Amino acid sequence: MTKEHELSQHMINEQDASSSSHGCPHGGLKGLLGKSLAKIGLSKSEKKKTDREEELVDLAVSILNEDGFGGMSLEKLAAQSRYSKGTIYNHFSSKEDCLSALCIRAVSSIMTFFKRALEFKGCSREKAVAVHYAYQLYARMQPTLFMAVLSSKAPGVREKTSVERMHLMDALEFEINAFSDQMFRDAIEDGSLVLPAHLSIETLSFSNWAMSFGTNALANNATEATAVNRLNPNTVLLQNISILLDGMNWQPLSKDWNYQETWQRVEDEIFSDDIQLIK
Amino acid sequence: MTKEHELSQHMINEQDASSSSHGCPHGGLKGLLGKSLAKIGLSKSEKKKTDREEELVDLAVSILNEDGFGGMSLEKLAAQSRYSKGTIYNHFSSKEDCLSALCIRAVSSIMTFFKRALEFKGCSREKAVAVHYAYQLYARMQPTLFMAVLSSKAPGVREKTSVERMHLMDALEFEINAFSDQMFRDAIEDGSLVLPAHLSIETLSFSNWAMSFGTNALANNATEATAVNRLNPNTVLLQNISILLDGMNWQPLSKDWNYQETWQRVEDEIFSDDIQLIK
DNA sequence: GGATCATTATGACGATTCGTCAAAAATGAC
DNA sequence: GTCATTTTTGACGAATCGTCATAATGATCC
Repeated sequence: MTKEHELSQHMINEQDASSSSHGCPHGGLKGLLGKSLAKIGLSKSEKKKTDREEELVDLAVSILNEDGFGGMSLEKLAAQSRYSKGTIYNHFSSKEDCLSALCIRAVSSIMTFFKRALEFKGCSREKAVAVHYAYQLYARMQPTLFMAVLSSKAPGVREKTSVERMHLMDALEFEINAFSDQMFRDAIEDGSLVLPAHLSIETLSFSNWAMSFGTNALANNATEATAVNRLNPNTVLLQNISILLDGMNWQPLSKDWNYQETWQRVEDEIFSDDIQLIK
Repeated sequence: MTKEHELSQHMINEQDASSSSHGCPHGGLKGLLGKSLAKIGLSKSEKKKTDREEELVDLAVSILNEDGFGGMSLEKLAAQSRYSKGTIYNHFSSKEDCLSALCIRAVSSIMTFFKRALEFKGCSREKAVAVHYAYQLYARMQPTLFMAVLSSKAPGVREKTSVERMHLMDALEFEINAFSDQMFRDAIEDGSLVLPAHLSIETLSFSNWAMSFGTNALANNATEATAVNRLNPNTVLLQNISILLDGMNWQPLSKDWNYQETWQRVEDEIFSDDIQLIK
């Protein structure tokens, strides 16, 4: 519990480079708007609306982290923001729509993490390990948002989400899929992975995703009685992934390479800043 | 203690008879109770309460399936049952407590499925495949309940769950873990699996669970845009599991054995009745 | 049977949230 | 400054939450 609180505190700060530009700009912007944006044209009010939407999502994230899933309400969001309920409902057609917005925020952040992970210098399987590290890191930094991605796909939520937001979500998901597929395509290209008989790239890509998701989801929800906490939470994902990638015969196999060291290097070389935040 | 045992037993048994025993029994029961239970002693009111709790969980399940997750309310449960709100709150201390009760029902059913699967005649890895089949079958038959198990572990839910129910849930989870571990212990015993270096039974057992959970969770929430529906939903779990178990070097490897056939045999020989129900 | 006490069931209640909408305020065009 | 359009507001009705005083039921003893 306390652990989670600590986490959520940091997360809000961490959330995005984009959100860091929040508190201040509104005063200054008003002055600028008349001059600079008038030239650009109609986008003045559009820009204003987008800014506010970000502000609201930021706030919603903090409410979600503090009051948990059921505690989030647009009523509360309105009360804590500078706007009234009507305005809130101008942005989010429903509570579920707002949840979807949070989900989009989450997936975007994950995508950013993934791209950073890909910059790790190493062989293709090491890069894959780096991406898993990124996924796990995000799951630890934003446990609630991480799970929100899943719940936002429940039928009840999807039905009440605005069509535009759904398109946006679908596009993001498509992007993540493409990213994952590409990892495997690269590995096949450089010869370290040979497509097993009867299996497609899509299958490998999905199994890879499923393992990572399942491990993180269960590890996040670990309780005293759970199987998870018999294990070392810091290494469990790497172990699971190693078994899986070995099963694909992705070279070098875990018996021939110290991926534990790779894991550590990813942490040190790519995500050291974020790790500091958690502690 | 005894109360808990009674409860879990009832749930497991009840699940099979399920909703078929619904409309009629209560008129008859009242007549019997006075005679048969008076002899047993004090348990009369206890029995009555347990029966009603089952009735209520049944009803809650049907509401959950119909109105989805957010649509479930104790208010609605009261309205649709023969009891008033106060009585409902006598059984469930909160909405979350009721959700936990549903979760317990779900896990009990899953455990029953697992035990049935274990009766499949085959080598140890085939039995593991059978258990995964059972898990996937349950996820397909009860998608909402399947996901409810996860959501019931969210901190916000756990906090509002009565302690007795939490104990019951923890015990069930422990049982499932033990079951899973035993599968791997058996495989090691019969020589088809050799514990890989640096890995424990717990690790293997958990990775196995994580893969199955992740695959089912993602497959259940599959949407048009998801990676999942590029794949065949009927075989995707088997494929994922095959890669993983190959990675453990669990004999016979998938290249040396037609597990697709095993999968089909499990369906035909163990779960043909349930498959009929789905169609 | 009837009186007394304990347990359980009931639904009214205040608080909170949902989503809507007519009226007020702000903005922009001329 | 005036008028038209857009945005913001908060009051509103409906639904749900969880509580609690009161009513109903049942057990026990005479």
